[in-house]
Amino acid sequence: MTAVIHWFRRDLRLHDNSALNAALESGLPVVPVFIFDPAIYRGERASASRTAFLLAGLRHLQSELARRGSGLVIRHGEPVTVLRALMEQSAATALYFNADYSPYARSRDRRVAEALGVERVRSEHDLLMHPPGMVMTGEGKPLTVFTPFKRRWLELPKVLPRTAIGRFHDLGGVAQGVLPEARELGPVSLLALPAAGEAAAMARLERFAQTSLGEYKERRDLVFAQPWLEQAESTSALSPYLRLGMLSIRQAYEMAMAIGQQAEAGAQVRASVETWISELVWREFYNHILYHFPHVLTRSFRSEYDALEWRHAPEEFAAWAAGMTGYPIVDAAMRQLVQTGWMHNRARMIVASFLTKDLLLDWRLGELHFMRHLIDGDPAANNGGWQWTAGTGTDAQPYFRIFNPVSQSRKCDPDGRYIRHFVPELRDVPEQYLHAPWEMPIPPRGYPRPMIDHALARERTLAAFQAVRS
DNA sequence: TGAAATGTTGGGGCG
DNA sequence: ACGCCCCAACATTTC
Repeated sequence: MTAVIHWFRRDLRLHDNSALNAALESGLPVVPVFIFDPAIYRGERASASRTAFLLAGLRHLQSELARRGSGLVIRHGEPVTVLRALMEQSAATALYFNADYSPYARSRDRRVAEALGVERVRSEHDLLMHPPGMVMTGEGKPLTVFTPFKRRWLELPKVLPRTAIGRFHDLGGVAQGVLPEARELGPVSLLALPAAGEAAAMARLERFAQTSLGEYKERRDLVFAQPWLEQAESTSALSPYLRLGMLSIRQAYEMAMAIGQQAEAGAQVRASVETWISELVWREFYNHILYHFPHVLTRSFRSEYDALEWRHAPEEFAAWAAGMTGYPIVDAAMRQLVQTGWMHNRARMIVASFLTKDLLLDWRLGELHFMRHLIDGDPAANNGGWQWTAGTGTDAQPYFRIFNPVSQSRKCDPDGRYIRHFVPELRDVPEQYLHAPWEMPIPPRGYPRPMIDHALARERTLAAFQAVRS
């Protein structure tokens, strides 16, 4: 009796899974496998929070597989070694997986294919609507500016979600292995994780589509409006699910289009759907950028910005990371990151601007800190976002575009709900002072004074960038 | 997917 | 009634 293996990586779902579909359609029983690769979950960019969310997702996958009469094979170790042994034990004739485009994943998958024989390995596109190489200029070059990329992306024919019928292996002769406990993989300090798994992901998508997508364009910058605070959300909060493939990009796209095309959808709803789809395109854009320009992981996209003289100030970085800068909106967001493993996208821009433009500290420090805490931490999107804010990236914001933490706070957290929740020292500060408590006649005790004057910091950063440009 | 500085306009207070 | 000034509101330019 022969079989095929489906190797789950960041595609933890049974519905609309390209490689799993192909494996099921081979007609042979499918052996589902997940491998804990120490290079990932013990690496310096690992996050115990993200691993905890992964574990919860694997538990859900196990129960979904159990309903289909199968288990999930769990292994620990270097994938080449593990897979070689598993192919033999399960008498598998082929290995299926979905392509992953980060430099580490590509080199790992190349080694796997060489070790097992390329003819036995089937890699499918799944993570993105349009894989790298599919969105190019007329001359066949990568598009490095977002708007032309988006225009081309929108023109391409879209793929719809599809779930195959087939059967899983009963795993009779294969040892399944057990999931590790979260604490074995590192200290987890999160207050709570979002519900994991594809059912939870689909429930979140449906809720967002029904209640918030139609007002997305107008409300997306409201940082207090998020499920973590039990508020009607302004953004979808789907990033953790997309990160681990508990939801596919095709499912998200199809749902949004369905809302935009409803007969009763007005101009506001259609504009909101378009704006939200743009966010999905940003995710694709940065995955393509990382694929075509892998040097962005360690250096500026534009080499001229490698000459920037970032300051060295470990104690200032520590204050930022701990949420003790003295700017309430920055501190609320940084504390949310550590406590929940997630941060509103607008808040990410505010704190990233503060680190790179106010403190003039290297974006790589912030990028690593984010990777160590975000449950949605994705190398491509995280890197793209940081380089965008730092002004060193492909389609970066101009160097002179510097966020004012006070005006951003007034705009994105108008009544201070977000600040009061995450910075309890300021809970009793009146609304008029909440965004700039140092202006109070008697500033609140137990909360730091601003670690830097924004106006001075702005001038310093403009000068530093001018120096590099000339 | 900014913010600050600078320029322009027009209403209203006032002599 | 008129001119002058102030300044809010908006527009444009600059970083």
